[in-house]
Amino acid sequence: MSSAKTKCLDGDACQVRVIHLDRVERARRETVSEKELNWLSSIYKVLGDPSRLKIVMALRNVEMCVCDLAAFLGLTESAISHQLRRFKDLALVKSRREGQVIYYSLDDEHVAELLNIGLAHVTE
Amino acid sequence: MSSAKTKCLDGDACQVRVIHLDRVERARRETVSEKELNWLSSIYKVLGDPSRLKIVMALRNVEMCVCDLAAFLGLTESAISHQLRRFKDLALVKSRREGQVIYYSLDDEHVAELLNIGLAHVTE
DNA sequence: AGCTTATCTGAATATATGTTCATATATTCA
DNA sequence: TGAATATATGAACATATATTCAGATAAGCT
Repeated sequence: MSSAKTKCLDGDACQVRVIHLDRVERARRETVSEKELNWLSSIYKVLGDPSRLKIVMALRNVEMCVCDLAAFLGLTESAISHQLRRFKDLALVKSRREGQVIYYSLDDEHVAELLNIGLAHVTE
Repeated sequence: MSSAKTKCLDGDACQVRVIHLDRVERARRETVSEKELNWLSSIYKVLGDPSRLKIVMALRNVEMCVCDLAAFLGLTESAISHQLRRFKDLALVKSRREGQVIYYSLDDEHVAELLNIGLAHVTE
């Protein structure tokens, strides 16, 4: 309803088509910063892989070491280690050394929430 | 504590190292099916891209058409259309035709929840 | 019917990503 | 100290993916 005709947007060459300028401007006003957007998407992304999802799902209940996870997933210990590093880089998983063994566990309440909602989605 | 020594797991050649057999078996008992795991990870994955995340964030508030979103994101309308199809394939976004214009909006309560938790994470 | 607008589709491409292999580091035990 | 165990790291490769371009549909307007 806002604008019946196609309009232009403030741009370099003004070649962008817009139908609802008000909605675009509202979206621009209400959007989070580019930085937050990238961070947030990287959190979803790290959960968006079957292997990694299986890892955090397991860590939801017990802390586990690399070779346990490797046995559980049926993957190389190296592969697990690589993936665990991605989680640690995002501060979603923490580690605890006990002799030669390093135990991994969840380090973020939000992640657990995200997983719970996902599970609710899957199990209807 | 469960087992001090490295053990083998029931496998083809029994070459898998395991430290905590009980934890691995528990994880196997409590894991969701491979099918559900793939589906769930594909939902996280589709949110795990800055452009797509920006799209659904915008759709959280208003329904928008392709060219609005293209103007908002600064991307080609084709690119937006491609991404919207991914959302539709997962039934996370629905569309409504009104003449030539097709309006897109969220079609899944769980996704909105996932986004809210993500935002809570970002905004502390 | 033609013309314009809005969206979709498929091919192409450059880039990102998951896993493996070989090797390095760190800790324990003899 | 040296051997064995647990994990980490870097290179390499095969696959996946996001975007663009060119062309195809589909609806409204004259």
